[in-house]
Amino acid sequence: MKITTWNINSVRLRMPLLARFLKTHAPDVICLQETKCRDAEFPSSDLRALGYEHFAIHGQKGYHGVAIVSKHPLRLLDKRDFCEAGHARHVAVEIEASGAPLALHNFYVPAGGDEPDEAINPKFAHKLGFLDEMTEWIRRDRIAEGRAVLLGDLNIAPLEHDVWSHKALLKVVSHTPIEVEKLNKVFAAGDWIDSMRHFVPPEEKLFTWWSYRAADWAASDRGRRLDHILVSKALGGALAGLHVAREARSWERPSDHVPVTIALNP
DNA sequence: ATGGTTGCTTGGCAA
Repeated sequence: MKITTWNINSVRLRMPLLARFLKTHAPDVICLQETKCRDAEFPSSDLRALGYEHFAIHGQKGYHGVAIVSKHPLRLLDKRDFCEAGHARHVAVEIEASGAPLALHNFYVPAGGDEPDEAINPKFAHKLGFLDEMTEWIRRDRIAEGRAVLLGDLNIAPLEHDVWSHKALLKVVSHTPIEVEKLNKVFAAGDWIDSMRHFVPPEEKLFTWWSYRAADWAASDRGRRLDHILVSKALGGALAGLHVAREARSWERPSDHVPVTIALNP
């Protein structure tokens, strides 16, 4: 069972790239963020033609938007509006995986704006509040009990080697100590396994995002690991592989994020 | 220290 997360940055614009990825890697399920379209505008028929016939879509016009696209039947579990902001940033399903149901939570955590100060930047306050609410919800609703996966664009790079320069990014939104602390609380609330770091040691650089603003993203390689796949303890023994599709960053008109895939054993 | 790009839309936001 292969599960992918990808911040696609407009699913309509990027449909040819999505098709290319699905044909090459053929995950069972792909979780998208920043689809940037209403549910009725989602390219379902293109995806059906590729063998992905099952959908859970939580979209909105122009901004945000998440979706789960699958070869296998899905049962919609939830579309939560964290912080009651009216943003489409979460969708959850149950899916049959290796003979037993698995809960899959797809997140697009707020980016948080430019200024890492709650007092003057409401977007940063929203990001921190969103993370607090995630922590509380994981505990209260026992989200990580049993077979569960929490993934998506969490917009935080928690480890030193999740960014190109720890020192240079300490005051840059996505890597500030307060954000890292809040994300670590999300991790601890479910006792989640960081599946990417299960396969790649923490002293090794690991990125999933490179800014559009770099003159040559590959040469400078100033990336960050903003996308994550967390699995519950019950799935720890099933972790079988990781693939970060770095090549997708060099495709024509790419997303600034690349697909991340984990494989789970039967 | 600053500015750099992209997407959704055509005026600036959000990232």
